[in-house]
Amino acid sequence: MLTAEKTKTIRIPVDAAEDFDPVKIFECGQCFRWNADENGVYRGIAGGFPAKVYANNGDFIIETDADAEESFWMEYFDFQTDYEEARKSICIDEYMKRASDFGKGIRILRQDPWEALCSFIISQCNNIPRIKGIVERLCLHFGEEKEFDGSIYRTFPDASEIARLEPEELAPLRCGYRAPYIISAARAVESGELDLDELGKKDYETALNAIKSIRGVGAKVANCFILFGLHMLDAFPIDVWMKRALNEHYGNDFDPAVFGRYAGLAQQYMFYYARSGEN
DNA sequence: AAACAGGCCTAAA
DNA sequence: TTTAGGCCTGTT
Repeated sequence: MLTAEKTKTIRIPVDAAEDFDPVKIFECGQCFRWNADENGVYRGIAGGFPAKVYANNGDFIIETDADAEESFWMEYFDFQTDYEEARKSICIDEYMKRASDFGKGIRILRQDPWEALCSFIISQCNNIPRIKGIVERLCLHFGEEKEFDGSIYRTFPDASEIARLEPEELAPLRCGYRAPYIISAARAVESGELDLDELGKKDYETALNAIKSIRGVGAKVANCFILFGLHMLDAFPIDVWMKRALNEHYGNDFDPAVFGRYAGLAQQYMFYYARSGEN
């Protein structure tokens, strides 16, 4: 098997990537398909391209399928955004300085909109290990096989694939009452009733209202979709962890607008910080 | 054993 | 407009 001929290597020099920490990026709760092995090498798949991500002599290496353009991965890891500037803009107080210092290295991935929508529908009232399990079973049953580096990866199934199914056919996922939500979202996308790429070009309010029309998508899931799937960095999902943190530090009358256009990033730092138990 | 987990929906005030 | 209870499944 000539796997060597089918891979491409992208090097991210550490000095050009101060705000790039794979551990934080993949473990901060924004994505569900990257997993580290015992050596700290992350394996995952995005946009249908399998990849390995790991540190190497201070730099970072993205080893990926030969068909993947370097520009795809640069976009996926959001190298257009200046995270140093973004961090400065959200440090409105000592608490946010601590949180963003602790989370430095997080980047908001440019995930596929459908994958993000579907994943965060699954996330409701679930913990991360279970979310990951359900997503992996979804890909195992309905995704497409890709071979890379001597092992099989599976793509996240298209909405068109899921739209064909009945809720009972998702039984092997063991996702419970979320099954009909997944199907109805897939059908809305497949029918064209919901054009996720178009939504990304609209303003936040429009996107919010459109996505909340899907059964099973409330305020929290909608904001996760807008932040992680549409990459609108001002979207501010509030879950139970965020509720606690906000209450503790900003009281009841909190408005995410105080963080400006990078509010969503502020949210991610706060979330990551709160969950770490460091504060 | 019963409660709870990275919500949402519906019914009812 | 806010609140309570139910919902699949899994873990503590």
